[in-house]
Order: sequence, then C-alpha cells, then structure tokens
Amino acid sequence: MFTLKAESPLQSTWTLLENCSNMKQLKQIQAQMIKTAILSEPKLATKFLTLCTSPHVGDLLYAQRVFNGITSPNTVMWNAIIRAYSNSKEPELAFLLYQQMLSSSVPHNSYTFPFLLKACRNLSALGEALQVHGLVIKLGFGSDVFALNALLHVYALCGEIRYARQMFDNIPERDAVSWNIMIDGYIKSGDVKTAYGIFLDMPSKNVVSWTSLISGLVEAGLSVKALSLCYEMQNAGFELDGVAIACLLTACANLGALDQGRWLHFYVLNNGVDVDRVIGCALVNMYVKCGDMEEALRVFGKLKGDQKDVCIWTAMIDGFAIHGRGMEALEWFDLMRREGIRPNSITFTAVLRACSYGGLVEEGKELFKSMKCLYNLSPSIEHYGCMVDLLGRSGRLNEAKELIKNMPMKPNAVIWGAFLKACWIHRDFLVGSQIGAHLVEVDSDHSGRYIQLATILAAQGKWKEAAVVRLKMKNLGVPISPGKSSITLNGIVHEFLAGHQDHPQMEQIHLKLKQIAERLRQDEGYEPATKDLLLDLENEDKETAIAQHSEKLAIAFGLINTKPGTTIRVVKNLRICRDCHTVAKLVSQIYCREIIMRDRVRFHHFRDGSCSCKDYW
DNA sequence: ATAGGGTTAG
Repeated sequence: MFTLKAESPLQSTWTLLENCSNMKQLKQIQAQMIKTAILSEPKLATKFLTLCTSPHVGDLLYAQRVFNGITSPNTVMWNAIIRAYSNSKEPELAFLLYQQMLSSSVPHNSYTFPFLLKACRNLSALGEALQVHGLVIKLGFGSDVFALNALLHVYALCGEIRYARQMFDNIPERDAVSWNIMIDGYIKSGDVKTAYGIFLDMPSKNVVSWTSLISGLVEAGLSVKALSLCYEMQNAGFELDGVAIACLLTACANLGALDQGRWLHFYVLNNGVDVDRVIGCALVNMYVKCGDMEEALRVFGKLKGDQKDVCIWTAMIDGFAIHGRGMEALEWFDLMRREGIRPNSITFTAVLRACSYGGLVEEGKELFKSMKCLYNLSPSIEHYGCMVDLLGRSGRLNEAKELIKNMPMKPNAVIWGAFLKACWIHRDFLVGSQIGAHLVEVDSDHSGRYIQLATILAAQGKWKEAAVVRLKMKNLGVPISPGKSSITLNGIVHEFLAGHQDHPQMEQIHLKLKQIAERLRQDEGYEPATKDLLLDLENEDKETAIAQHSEKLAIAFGLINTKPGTTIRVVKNLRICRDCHTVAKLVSQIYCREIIMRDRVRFHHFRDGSCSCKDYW
C-alpha cells in the first residue's frame, strides 16, 4: 500500500504565508487557518500578524482585529502592531499600544525601539523620543546599535542634528546605517557640505550611502553634481539600483538632460531593474521635462494597470500642460477619472495649469469649482495661484482681483506675481507698478521682482524710476541669475551665457546671428523689440544687448552644428523674452527647423513660424 | 523586522 506523502498542514500554511503578497490571498489563508485551528500555533500566528502589518500587504484595521483575537501576544506580535501604527496616519496610537505592551510585561527585543521611535519621527515628537531614550538605557538597550540608530535618526530629523552628531561620535560600534543616517540628517537640515564630508570619511560605503548623497544633491538643486556622482559610484564598483535611478532621473528632469535620461532608461531595461510605479513615474516625468512627450506616452503605455496610480496620471497631465496641449490634458483628466482614479490636489494644480496655459477659461473655472463639490478638496494657495493666472492671462483682471479679495488665505508673493504678470500682458501699467512696488517690499531677496518692476516702469517711459529700482537691487546685494541656455551635441553640453564670448565658435555664431537678423529684416520685416528692454542705452546698443541673449546664441550654434531639418533643443534657466520668441518663430519657418525650447516653467515648440504656446506665456 | 525613492502654482 502507498501512502501519499502529504505535507503537514502546518508546513503547507507556512509556505503559503511565505509567498503571500496581497490582502486577498492573506484572507484566504486565514480562512484555512481557522478551519485547521492552527491560528493558535504561535509561530504561524506571528508570521500571519507580521504580514497583516507589513507596509506592502497590510491593512491596519484588519491587523488590529487579528491582534485582538490573540490571547497573550508575544514580543514579535507587539512589535508588529506597533510598527503598523507607527507607519499609519495616526502614529500616536503606537504610543498607546506600547503602553499596553509595557503593562503586559512582555520583554522587549532589539526591534521594539526602532518601531516606536519611527512613530516619534513621523510625529516630530522630540519629547517622546527623549522619554524613549531613557527607557532604552533603563531596559538595557544602551549599546544596541538598532536602538541607537533609531534614536540618531529621530534627533537628526527633528532639528537636533548637533545632538545626533554628539551621539554618533560616541557610538563605539556604529555601522553603515549610523553613517547613512548622519548623511541624510545633514542633508535634510540643509547642510550638504557636512553631509559630503561624512560621506567622504565613511570607511565602507554602500549603495544607500551613495544614493543618500545623490538624492540630497538633487534636492539642493545640485543636479549636475548628482549626475557626476552617478559615474563615480559606478567606478567605485556599485550597480545602480531602483532608488538611485529614481533620484538620477529626477536630476535629468531638473536639467532637461535628455541624453543622460535616455541612458538611464536603457540601463533600466538592460539590467532588469523593475519598472515599478516609482520608476515608471520618474521615467515619465523625465521625458516630460526633457521635452519628449511621445516617449513619455510610450513609457506610460507599457505600464500595467495597477502601476498607473494618480501620480503618474498627474505627471502626464502636467506634461500636456507644460507642452501647451491643454485639450489633451483635459481629455487625460477625464480618462483618468473613468479609470476610477481619484484626482488629488496636485492633479488639480496640473489640470488648472493646463487650462491656464491653453486659455481654457470656462473649463478651468468649472474644474476649480469641482474640487470642492465633487472631490471635497479645499483649494490651496497654489490652486488660487493657478486661477489668478488663468483669469489674469485671459484679460479678466477684475475677476482675478475679486478672487484675490475673497480668498480664504492671505495672498502671497506668488499670487501678486501672477496678477502683476497679467497687468503686464494687458498693459495695465499703473496697477502693475503699484503691485510691483509692493512685491519688491515683501519679496525683497528675489531679483525677478525688481526686474519685473523696473520693466513695467520702463514701459511707461519712467526711466529714472526704473533706474532707481535697479540701483536698489544692486545696493541690497540681491543675487541675480544671469540668463543661461544650453544645448547638447553628441553628449556634450554647450552652455551659453548672455553677452559672453568664451565659446570657441563664437565668431561663427555671431556671423550666423547677423545673417539671421538680415534675413528676418528682409523677408519678414522684423525689427528687434528693444522697447521691452529696461537698460538705459542708445538704440543701437540695445540691439546688441538683445542680440546676445543666451537663447539666440544657442539657436545659432544649433543651426551651425546640426544637420538641416533636425530638431534643435534648447534649455533656458529663465523665461524667454519676447524678442527671442519672435526670432525663434521666424527661424523655425525660414530655416525649416523645429525648435523645442524649455524655459524656466514650460516648453515652447517652434514650428513653421508659430509656437505651441500661441504667444501666450 | 532599524538607513536611501516619483507628481506641486510664478
């Protein structure tokens, strides 16, 4: 006789639990466990509870119910439920559970404090952290590196980086995690330099060390440095993992570095990096911000249904917005809703921005209203900013003013800036200069505000007043960012600064610019728009100044060095001026070139003499 | 089962 060699129910349930990855499976397993009455088997029950509380699978309410059904939970179970609460929307409940754990006299282990301290971190609860610190010492975990690292982490992220440093210096057996927490801590407290120092001192760095530094550099706006660390990291023998790639893609998005972004995309495909929702979103965002909407669409199209969350839809909608494809942004917004995805407050900034850039005034107003009545989202100051921009741009200055007056919050510099912009576009110089004067007072370390004011004064012929504003800016030592445009050729980035002459091909570039100006004058009756210039110069000098704007230098360079008919891509750090915009349109027609220019906030696609922004920016 | 990640107005 044969007997089937059946696995014991205990063992088979264990295997099922090991391979379980979602709540539905978990509930099925639970049904089976109840049937076979092995939920009372401690090892299985523990495993089951840790799954219920794990960040990927878990469901807190469900976990709490399961936990309530256990008569005397062991340490691991208490840890699991504390962890679940520390990651939840109400981390303070972790403290309550910890109280109960204390009164049940279950011993601690080295995992208990890290979870509890995570709740402190999520609540920025320094006082509680200090109390826990006392307990750590009292209960004999004073040299446990897990507990100490968790304490370091709270202090480092709750404004006590110096105290964290003191602790760090005194931990005898600090590990890589301790070092990495310090790197991240300095970065989050805005001290990239010290973070870099710690990184350099660290004896054996790992992928997290490199990535923490890279992500800090990206956050601090030092994306060029972040990309160079990507190569250093690989030379040091580290592979890029998903987290590193997400950070680096953001760096490319910030810089408009399409070539490096594409390289990272290839890396993902060739090295089996999982395109999860974060990487998918980072890729889409990178292509959007580097001006390649078609590739962004392709990446989106390849994602599976459950990877398409509200973030990635928002990235696409924002993409259509900044590329001047307002109608498509609205269509995608509808598509998203039909997929059952609920828009969040960021989605609304994207879709309102699309309406604003696309001149879709009525649609924008409807959407703004729908935030509250359909989605129960209260518009924030950002949304009001979009609406002021939308109304102002389209010439509804009074409506914009009313909206500002009736806003539930105090208008900030951005709101006034949008209103000033509207005054400028619609030639209401008087109100514009009043607002400009106010802005210079409240936003006095922002050079753009002085320039806006000086420009609007100059437009009224008030040269002296304009000069006073510029002098004030100079005397206050407000840092000004010079106009910069870059263009990439065979992987090399060529950067042009307004008025600078230090490129090896400068003579050729100037010759080309002269030719362009001549052709434009002859064929199109173009005259340089010197009126917008605020410099107090003779007309001829103004023409020279305007002719040396960095975007013109970059376009001329592109015309010289790329094949006829190919697209020229330029990235600019400031907004494009009216004259450069006119020239770019005419160049696109006369030289039969598509020019894709990213300015500080959006894209201009110049083609056949017109621009995707419909001259409305 | 403690460390690092994507979308935000002008």
